[in-house]
Amino acid sequence: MRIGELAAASGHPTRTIRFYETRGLLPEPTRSTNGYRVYTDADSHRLEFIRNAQAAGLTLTEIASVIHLRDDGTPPCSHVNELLDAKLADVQQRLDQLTELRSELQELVRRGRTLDPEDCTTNDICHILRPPSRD
Amino acid sequence: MRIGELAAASGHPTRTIRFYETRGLLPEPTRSTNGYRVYTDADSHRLEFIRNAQAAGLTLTEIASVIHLRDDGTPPCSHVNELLDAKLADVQQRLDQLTELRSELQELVRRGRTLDPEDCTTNDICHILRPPSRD
DNA sequence: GTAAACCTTCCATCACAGGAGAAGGTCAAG
DNA sequence: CTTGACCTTCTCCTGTGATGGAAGGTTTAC
Repeated sequence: MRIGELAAASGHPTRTIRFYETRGLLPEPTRSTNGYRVYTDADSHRLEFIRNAQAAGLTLTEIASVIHLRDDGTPPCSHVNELLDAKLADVQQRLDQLTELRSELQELVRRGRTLDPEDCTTNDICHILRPPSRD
Repeated sequence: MRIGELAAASGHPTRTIRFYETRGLLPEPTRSTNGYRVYTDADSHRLEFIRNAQAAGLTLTEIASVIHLRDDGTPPCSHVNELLDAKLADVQQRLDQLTELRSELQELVRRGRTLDPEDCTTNDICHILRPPSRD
């Protein structure tokens, strides 16, 4: 299978496939006599795995660490569990931050509806934006 | 007021102040005879405004657009309201996405606790990670 | 008179996941 | 024999908000 076919089969652009190779996510493929990359179904599986892992919010670096364990003969499950735990904590923290930001924004939007632009002075730049209220 | 004093007064590093100037967030200051930047209280107010706007999640580019309106003599309030509305919608969308990602991660973490690493085969890379379940 | 603390400009770098374009080699069909 | 679809490597660019360093000029304190 050449890179174009793998691209069509996996839905990843050829550029991305080469990029993954440089990042250690795909092994260096064998080459045909003319230097073209030659792929197998294993590469197709890898690309699918990478997509699943990305959907779980893992970065390419983290995915590479999982793949490298597997390539070293170690089942990466416990490492994957750690990554997922950490990622979940991370997502929860971002959720908390975003929730707080949403409250802040809602307050500012309310504020913007009540204030009169006539009262907005030069020195303020705009009187709607104020320091965040810490509740 | 020189840049170091403005930095101390505002809490922004001098580098950041110069950076803001290049981004059009601060006007080009007057210069003393030796070429040093000379600032006034208005610049101090601007930096405070910028901090407030950043706390509301506005990007520097968006903040610049507000400041430029003000500099053109237009009260930027309605523009600020639009920005806040858009930002709120944006935050809400990210919240939704993150909430979905959290569910997905929770499911994967559960899955990881039930699966046996012994059953994790090479072809899968790791059998914990699967396509997202679309509920 | 010298050292510390300032100031100036310009250029490079970080994470993140690729995208864009150049310049050229290869292969099948018409 | 040429056109078009592939393929190769190379280097730079994107957005975000700064931050770091180099190389040099100035001012203040002692």
